[in-house]
Amino acid sequence: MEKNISKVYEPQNFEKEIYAQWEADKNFHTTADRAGEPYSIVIPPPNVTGQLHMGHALDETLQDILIRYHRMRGFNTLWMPGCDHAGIATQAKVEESLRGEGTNRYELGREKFLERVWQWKEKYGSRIMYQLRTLGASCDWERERFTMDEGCSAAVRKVFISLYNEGLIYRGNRITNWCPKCNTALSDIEVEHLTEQGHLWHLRYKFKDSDEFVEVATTRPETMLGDTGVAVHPDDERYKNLVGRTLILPVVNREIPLFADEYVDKEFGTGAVKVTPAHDPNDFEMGLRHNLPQVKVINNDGTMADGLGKYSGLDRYECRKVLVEDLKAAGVLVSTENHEHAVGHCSRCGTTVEPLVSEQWFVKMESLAAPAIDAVKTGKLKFVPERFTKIYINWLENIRDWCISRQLWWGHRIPAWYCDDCGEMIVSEKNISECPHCHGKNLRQDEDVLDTWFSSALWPFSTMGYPEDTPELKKFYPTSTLVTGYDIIFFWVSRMVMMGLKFQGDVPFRTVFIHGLVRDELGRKMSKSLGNGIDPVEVIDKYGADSLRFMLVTGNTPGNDLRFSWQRVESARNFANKIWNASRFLLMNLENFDANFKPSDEDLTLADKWIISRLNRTAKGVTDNLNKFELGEAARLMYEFIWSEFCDWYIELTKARLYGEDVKAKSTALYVLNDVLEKSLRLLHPFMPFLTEIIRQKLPNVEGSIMLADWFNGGEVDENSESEMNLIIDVIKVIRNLKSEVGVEVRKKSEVILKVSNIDAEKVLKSNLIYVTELSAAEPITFTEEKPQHALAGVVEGVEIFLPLKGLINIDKEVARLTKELEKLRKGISVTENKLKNEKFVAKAPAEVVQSEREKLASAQEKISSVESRIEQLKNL
RNA sequence: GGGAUUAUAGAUCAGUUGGUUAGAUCGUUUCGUUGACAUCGAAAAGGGCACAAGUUCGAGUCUUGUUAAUCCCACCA
Repeated sequence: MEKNISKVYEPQNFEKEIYAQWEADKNFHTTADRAGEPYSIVIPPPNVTGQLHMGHALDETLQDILIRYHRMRGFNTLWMPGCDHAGIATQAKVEESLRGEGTNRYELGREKFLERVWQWKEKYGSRIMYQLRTLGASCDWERERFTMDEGCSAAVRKVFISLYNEGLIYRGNRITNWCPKCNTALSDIEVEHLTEQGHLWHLRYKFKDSDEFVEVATTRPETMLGDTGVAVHPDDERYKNLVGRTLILPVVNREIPLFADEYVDKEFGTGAVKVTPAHDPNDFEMGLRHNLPQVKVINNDGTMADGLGKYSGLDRYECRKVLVEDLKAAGVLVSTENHEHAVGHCSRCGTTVEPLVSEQWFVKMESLAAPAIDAVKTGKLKFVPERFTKIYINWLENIRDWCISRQLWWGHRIPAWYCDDCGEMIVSEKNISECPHCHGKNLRQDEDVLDTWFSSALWPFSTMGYPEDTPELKKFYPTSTLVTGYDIIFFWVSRMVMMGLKFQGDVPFRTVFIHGLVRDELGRKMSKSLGNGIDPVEVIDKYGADSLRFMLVTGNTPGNDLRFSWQRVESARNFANKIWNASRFLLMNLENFDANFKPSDEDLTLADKWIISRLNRTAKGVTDNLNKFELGEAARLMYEFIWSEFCDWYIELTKARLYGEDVKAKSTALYVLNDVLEKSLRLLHPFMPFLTEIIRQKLPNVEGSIMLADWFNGGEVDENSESEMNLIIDVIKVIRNLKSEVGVEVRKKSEVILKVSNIDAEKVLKSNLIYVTELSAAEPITFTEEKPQHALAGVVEGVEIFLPLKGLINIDKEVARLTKELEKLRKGISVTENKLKNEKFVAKAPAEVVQSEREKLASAQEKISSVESRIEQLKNL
């Protein structure tokens, strides 16, 4: 490989190549056979519906950071990749494409249709996996799984059968949420409740045997066709005497009872509720309690049922319009008022959900939820950030049975058969062709498939070989961390926990690391309908995967949403470019470097010791933050260290040695430059894998991929060198500052006079004067006991700095400038002064805090008096 | 109806366990291009952390309340 690198950072030129290198050696990704403590993550399987979106990019980046970090630390890492078959979503996509061809799934038939979906899956599944590689995801590609592959399907069957045999799965004719457009049942959490402006229609239902009537209020007048009763509260005085009498349902002229039920709210509407057991969940319950018939008046496709005269066949909303007119004309409708209420919509297509009675399969949740609650309460499972614990527990504590059957074709078919000969239902793990009861051959398998989330719930162990007892399960279950968005805590996280506990006897993961949504630049959710989605692949093409990753991880805290920003992508790219060029600088200077050279401690200069100490401190901070899942903070520390310390200061500080004649000094500088850069690359690798890999491979004495290099935990911090170097840096800054304030170019050589009042400071300065000269063009530098008169003045702790600039000094202006400076200093210490004046503070605050405040005050006071005396001096000129 | 989150420079956001003069990025102003980098360097202006009360020697950080925005949950027709 070439030793030098191009002048411009162009990630497009090497990211693909680097990934190919990694993939060629499978050990880079698959470290599952390594020794060491296991660390595993299962990917939240992206839907095979299409392509990776920005949310995936975030999710995958966070996982890759954790995996790469742990891999470097020597963990036995496993990152399980794969896709989800995504029942409704994928089926809808394929149906859409069929529509484009002028056909539909019914014309094709089930078998042919499924073939089409599998073709789709092959195409898009591999595309998604390709996109993951583009992002740099170091998944274990040999283990890639799919929720409908053989193993996962076997797991689904096994789990279904055991839950069924235990009585936790049952089939029932119950009211469920139905989407007329998707033409399938939905679970409760697939229904989104949106507040809508509607009406409350007041209707009069006449008694059978008198001209009296009861007034009911409804938001859905069309359902009155299916009314089989009217309910009032048992304690409602208005109706007490009327309960038990018979009413005549208008339009249909059906006799229906007026009855009492606790459910009714006396305060709402008229206190009397029309009851439609077939089309309202509450009415359904009341219907069961009072033995009311269920009259289905709305079909599965949202049209009105047969037998309703002119209303039959109308769409439910069309019917509403017509019926309201008719009721008005008949004098049944007495009033209409505006009414705001929550209406359920299909989370997939947005259609208003219709509660319908149908035969569906359910999972009894209560006994499954209890251990899942317990796992969190006892700390077996932790959420990061913690606040999601409450949301999770609250949901589980109020859980309702889970409707798992879907009237779709794409998915795991329910393993139940109906015998047309004897009428028995057989639930079986293996496919059957003969009825075990009557030996009849007329068996029909249940047409329905399972909710997608049923198989997703098993993902952490189905991907590891369940129902077989595999080494993977032993080693990697429970997985270490689950990384996912807060939007699927109910859909996925909680169900995995329940199933994991049930079928593996342990939680599926120790920690759930929750992140937020990626929003667009205006803070809106990225969505297809808004067309504001940004394709991560586009960002990668333009700026490189490292930049995208860095942008996604910085400025973001666990659990919070984050805004996509091109500016921040650019700033990440600039950072990458900075590293690139710093490396290029080193490589250029490294040409005649003796790779075997190793400096002794005495060879190290103050700058060397300083940067090594800063690196050690940074490494510790990065490691701590990664362990706490504060990935953004860890990335920020690297950004600051590399840019503001290594590049801005250290590289500049080495230049005198690099361009000088002293070979040993030069070698020492190169050695430290190289060492610090190499360690920094390792620390940065989880965040920017490509850049760090390609650069590190060009450094001397480096073997193998950075992926498998040891993590750098950081060494000793050298407080002394840090504070000494800080003094130098402060002096340089003051000189630059003074020059800048009078409009003198920083690089223009100027005389500088130092008056040092502190003997240690003097020592430090005198032995490191070269740095000041180099970085502030201060030449010559002289030391003095007397303050020079015609000079700008500045001060740092223990040192007064004078910049004699003939002709450029305007005494009045300088006095004004210093006065301003003085005010600033005074303002700065007033807080400290007050603190120390406060007896309680001195008495109660920790001694070290008091001590540091005292030191702060002393040093500030020293600065103040030096500025004061300078002002006096100038005034007396 | 219940719950959560957010409110910090012109914009977008960090600020972990309460303790130096509250930070970054972008933008703005001034200066600077012959040797790592204009995808750059030097310098500067700009906020006192939504509001109020409280706890504390000390609060952006903890407590309570208020306001605003966003989101989740919820079977009042």
